[in-house]
Amino acid sequence: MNIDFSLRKQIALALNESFGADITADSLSLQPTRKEFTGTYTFVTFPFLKISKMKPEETGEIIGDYLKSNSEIVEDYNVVKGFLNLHVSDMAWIKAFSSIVSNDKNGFRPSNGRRIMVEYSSPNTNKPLHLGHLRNNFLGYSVSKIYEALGYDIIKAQIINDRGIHICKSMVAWEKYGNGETPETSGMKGDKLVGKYYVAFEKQYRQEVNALVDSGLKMVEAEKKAPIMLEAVEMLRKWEAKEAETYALWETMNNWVYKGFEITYNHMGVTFDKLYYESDTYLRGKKVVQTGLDKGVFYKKEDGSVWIDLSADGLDEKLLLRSDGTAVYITQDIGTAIERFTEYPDLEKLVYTVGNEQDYHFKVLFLILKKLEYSWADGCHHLSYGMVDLPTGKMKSREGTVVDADDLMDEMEQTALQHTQDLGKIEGFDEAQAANLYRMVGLGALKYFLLKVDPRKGMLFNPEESIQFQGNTGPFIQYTFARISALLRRAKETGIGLFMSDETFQGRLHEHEREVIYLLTQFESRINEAAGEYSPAVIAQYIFELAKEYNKFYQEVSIFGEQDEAKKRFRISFSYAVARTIKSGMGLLGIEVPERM
RNA sequence: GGUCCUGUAGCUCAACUGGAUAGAGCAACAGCCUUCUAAGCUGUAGGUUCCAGGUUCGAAUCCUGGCUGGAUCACCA
Repeated sequence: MNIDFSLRKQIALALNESFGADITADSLSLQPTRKEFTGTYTFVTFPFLKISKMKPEETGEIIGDYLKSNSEIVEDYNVVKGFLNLHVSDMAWIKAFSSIVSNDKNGFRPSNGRRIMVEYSSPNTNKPLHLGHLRNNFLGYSVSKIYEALGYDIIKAQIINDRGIHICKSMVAWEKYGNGETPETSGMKGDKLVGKYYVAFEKQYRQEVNALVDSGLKMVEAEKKAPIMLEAVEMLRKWEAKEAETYALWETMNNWVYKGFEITYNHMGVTFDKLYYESDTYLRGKKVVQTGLDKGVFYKKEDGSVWIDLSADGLDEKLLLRSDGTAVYITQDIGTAIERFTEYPDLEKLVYTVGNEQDYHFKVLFLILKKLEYSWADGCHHLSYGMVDLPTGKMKSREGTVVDADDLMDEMEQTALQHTQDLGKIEGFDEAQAANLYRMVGLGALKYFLLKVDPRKGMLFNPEESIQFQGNTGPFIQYTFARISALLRRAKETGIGLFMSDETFQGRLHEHEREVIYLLTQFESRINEAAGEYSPAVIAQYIFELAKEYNKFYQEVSIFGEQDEAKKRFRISFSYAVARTIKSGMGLLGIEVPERM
């Protein structure tokens, strides 16, 4: 039974019968009653005064009376001005609870056969993953899980920027200074090794640029003329010409990076269903340019370059094809979007998880697709997220202020280890179990920290103090789960059975029990909301509320000390439902929960 | 300069999409472990929701104009 919906239906009936209105349940909304008033749900009557032609108080009374005498759900009500506060009966709560606890898939919908592609990560192959990638990956992965919960079939995709000047820089530096170093000979992770040469390139490049500037060249000139840069550009030219030696080196170094990335992704707990490589796609999209010209959407300048004028839409003119006939980034993106919808004709949405620095780019991209009259253009969505900054400002690879993903995850686990040992909580754990716990807790803290904030907002990461283990944190929620797990183990040992859906017991529900059941009934709609906003933060917030409310119950109400057997069984089942919801909710964030901690 | 995003307690964030006296966590202070895991719970203190107008029964939320911080506007990716 869905309390929320039943109530809205009955309120609609009340409005229609009492005031001759013509209102559907879907058009009504209920909100939780504020703490300082009694009740669970509040119906705001202000908007309906025109229909009732009465004062707010009278309108509330009439609806309240109607509900009290016609609804099994409403036990009582009170009216404060235009607010009708409804008190739900314990019986209704227990009924709602029973239907939740008996459904192990509560909150999740069965497959709907519809398909969505979520793209995330999109790394460059010239350096290791960093904190920004963590936010990106956790967001993309979580949004995938959230849509999966709604029944969608998800393709998790990664586009790997494996070609271009950046990787050529690493290649040049490796050739010059590498002495044949490999991940095997150096013992370094492949991505770290390639990153090392990227840094080496930049260092040498800066020196050369400075020297040229000192000798009188302008900065812009110097940046183009530095000898090592000329080598990188030449390397790129050779690569595009598929010159064998260069191509082989490129493949070798990229493969080192992929092996490194694989380790990092495994550690992060993210996976992909589909890999796209820029080296396969970078020439795509040129064909579309002709289509656009034919349709009159694009136009050609005298020098042969192709543009689109978006000034009527408040944007600028955008280049699509250089005068030498080569494609630019957006052309490539148009091409790959078309390709993906061709490959998966039933694709309903294509979600790009990319930082907000590319807001403009995606706005232009989607607008162009629309102007080209692709019916699926409206299904494209930019999941834009704010940058993660450090107390010292922006992360800059050149200045070495980048927080490395591997290092950060390791540090988090170290901190988890420290906390656990300080608290003396791992009696009876063997080494592997302990290590697994540190991993869960450390990563849980990190993921929760990055996901609990509205994606759109930029965030500050202070390595010293940002990640806590108390309060609104991953470990707090994991701890709540572990506590409940302990209860359930004990219940099993002592042979306490589960509460049956047709059971009742003497006495009233505890207020925290009502509050928690209320939250349990909200799970599905919160998943919906999270999906609609592409915001795992909605889920994070929800689980936190649930865990917090349950902890209040746990603190105040005894379970095994309860004399009434039916009530004891209820509380065990109740705790089970909370644990299950925590587990599946955290699963939507990509966070695991331990049975003991 | 144009466009977009952002601004809420000392700090990090909420506020169910326009609803009641704006809520949590951290930090501070005061309490609660012979009883189910104290990574917990309770309480105190902390606010001109950046500013000024407007819209209406009602605004942190919507509109206008400023201000702060950020992003972006390349024949870069």
